[in-house]
Amino acid sequence: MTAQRRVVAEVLDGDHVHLTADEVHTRAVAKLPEISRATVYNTLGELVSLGEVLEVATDKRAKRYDPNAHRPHHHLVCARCGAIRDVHPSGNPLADLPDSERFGFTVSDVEVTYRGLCPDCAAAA
Amino acid sequence: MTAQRRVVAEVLDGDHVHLTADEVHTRAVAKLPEISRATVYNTLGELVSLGEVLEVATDKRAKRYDPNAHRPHHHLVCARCGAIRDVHPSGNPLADLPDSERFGFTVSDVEVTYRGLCPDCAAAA
DNA sequence: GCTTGACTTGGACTCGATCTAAGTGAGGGT
DNA sequence: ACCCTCACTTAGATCGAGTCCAAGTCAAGC
Repeated sequence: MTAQRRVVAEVLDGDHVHLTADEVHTRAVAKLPEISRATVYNTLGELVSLGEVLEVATDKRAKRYDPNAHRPHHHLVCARCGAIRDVHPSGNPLADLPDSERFGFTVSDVEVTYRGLCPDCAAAA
Repeated sequence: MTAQRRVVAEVLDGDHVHLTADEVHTRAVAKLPEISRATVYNTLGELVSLGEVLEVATDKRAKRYDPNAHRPHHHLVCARCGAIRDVHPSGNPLADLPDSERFGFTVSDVEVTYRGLCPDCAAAA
């Protein structure tokens, strides 16, 4: 546990936090000016393989990192401004995939992304 | 409708077709050697805005283009080899998101990606 | 036969992400 | 104490996907 890793972990703390690697780097630099982008990427990669942080790809631009890895959840994304909220749908979408639609796959996981407009963007439209 | 656009449309034809822009370009070149990458991107972009083709981002690498735009469907992806199948879950995942989990958003769309192992990769594992 | 305008081309460029080679520093062994 | 080692970090190069732009092409209309 080095100072750099602690800083990255600190930046990724809280609910509904979904920062890009670059945003993580910017905030980490504020706390530890000499930290490099490569280290941020390395550390994020380790946190992901440790299962402490999830990668989410809600837009096709930069990946985002979600510290809320311990409670399964899905994402609600504003199509206009990109705001992201964690959501917990009722029911289990995995159960909605009938055997006839599994093509022999061993299905182990499901990702759901809801898209729409956040209240602010809906008001502006 | 130019020769270039016809070629791109021809390449994107069939079920369970999910090519990257680069694969589309490679196949288009086989039919029309002088077609440029920019034109492939332009044409794919137009097909997407016309609603004839869907962009899917099942991995965080290149976008893929799915000509099966007219019947709503979701995707089943092999975590090991990247194979993609179109699937049609029972039920409507949109209905599974209670109002209390919508945070005032106007939710209009939902994307579901199932992940697992395809029969071949499961056998190899 | 010219002009116009839409389409195409190729190359430069952007951006996110990864890789590499060199630098740093804390422990461990002697 | 001293040095060795090895993991970690750094800066910058590189990569890959995608976009941009200036110049080129070509067909339709005047």
